[in-house]
Amino acid sequence: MNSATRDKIIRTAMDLFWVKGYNSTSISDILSRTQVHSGSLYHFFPGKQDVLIAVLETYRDEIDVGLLDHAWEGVEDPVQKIFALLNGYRTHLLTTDYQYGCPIGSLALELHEPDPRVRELIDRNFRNWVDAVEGCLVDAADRFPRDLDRRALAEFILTIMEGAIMQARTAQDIGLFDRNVEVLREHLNLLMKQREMQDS
Amino acid sequence: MNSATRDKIIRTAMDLFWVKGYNSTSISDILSRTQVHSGSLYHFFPGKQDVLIAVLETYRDEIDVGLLDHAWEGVEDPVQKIFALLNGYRTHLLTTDYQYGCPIGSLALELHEPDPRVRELIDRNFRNWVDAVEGCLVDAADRFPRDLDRRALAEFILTIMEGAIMQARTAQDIGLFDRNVEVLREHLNLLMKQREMQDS
DNA sequence: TTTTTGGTTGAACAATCAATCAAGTCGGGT
DNA sequence: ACCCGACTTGATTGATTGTTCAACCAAAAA
Repeated sequence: MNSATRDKIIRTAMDLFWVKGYNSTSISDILSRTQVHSGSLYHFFPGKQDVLIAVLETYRDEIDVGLLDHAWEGVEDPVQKIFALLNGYRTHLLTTDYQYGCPIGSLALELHEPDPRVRELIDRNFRNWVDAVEGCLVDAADRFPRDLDRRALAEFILTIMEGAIMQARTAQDIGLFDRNVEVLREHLNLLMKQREMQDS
Repeated sequence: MNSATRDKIIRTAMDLFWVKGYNSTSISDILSRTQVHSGSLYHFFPGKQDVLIAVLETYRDEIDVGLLDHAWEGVEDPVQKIFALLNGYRTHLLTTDYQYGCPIGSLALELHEPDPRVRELIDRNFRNWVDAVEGCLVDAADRFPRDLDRRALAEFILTIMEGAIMQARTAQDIGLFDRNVEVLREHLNLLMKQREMQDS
């Protein structure tokens, strides 16, 4: 089932879907970038949508090595891990002149009537991301209010990331990203103060 | 410059771009829905992108009558106005089976390399929305900390709206929207408590 | 050696896309 | 009556889209 060609197609599609979006990426875009011919592509994938599915499956399977490990390198504190993760997206925005946002979020809003398999894969990718952040919150449970809804807060942090990217990219102004993160930081500070009051 | 035909095209395009997105909406989609012929459309608009520009200009010019007036009907309290606005999007999600999210946000993430005029119009729409929320925060200034960055908080609330819609639509679960709003509500409550401490 | 399997090549296809344009309609102004 | 400009009609264009397919290749299996 695996092959170098198949993998090359997926890697290229990951990048093209990220920068140009799904609809604006044509099969011939993928073919010319990979130096693969159409017959080969259709030997591995029944159609364009199946390339998208393979891309989303790759994101799903590689969230650790492709995202978290890199963002959390040298960061131990679970709360700082959250901001390190956000900072990874910030760096992407800056180093690519606001071209690379969140690949999953872009697809989520671009595909309006997605195939159920596609919708579920996007959802799965979101949930994996939320799981990771929720893990950080669990690790820092002793610093937050005892009755905190950690799941809801983790979903909230995904929201901040997506919304901050959307606004910073549209305005082409990293200040929008930074201010969003700053408000989140203030919220977490308030929660931690609450816990201190509980403890005393 | 105005005409019934031109207006019919814009209204139809607003709806189609909202539901299907820009790239997935073809000129012939617009033509068949409006019963207008291609020559007429191209008499008013140099190209497809100019239809998009007219749509974004309409959103920009009609934010009051098209959005705020309706959402704030019978709501006086400025803080409640914020949640009434969010609740409008929630209702849209529910009554359209998660088909209608935020028309501007969808376009913002779908168009990856937009024409500068398009990018600026999307930005202008976001800023108008933020202005409206910032106005609420100004009206409720006596309930929030004196040194609150109201602009940043208004941008933050736009982020919540966009991210909550994105997640709820993807999961097809209104709980994601509600939990996001609930965390925001908790944050505003904490801020208001801060102010009470300042006053006492 | 022959067959099979997994993969490649690249021309070709039908459909759809945004856009064009010459011809026509119609009402108001002169 | 005449013209003019605004608008409409709808066939047509050329480019691009996703997809198909028969021929081809190489290496392993029989």
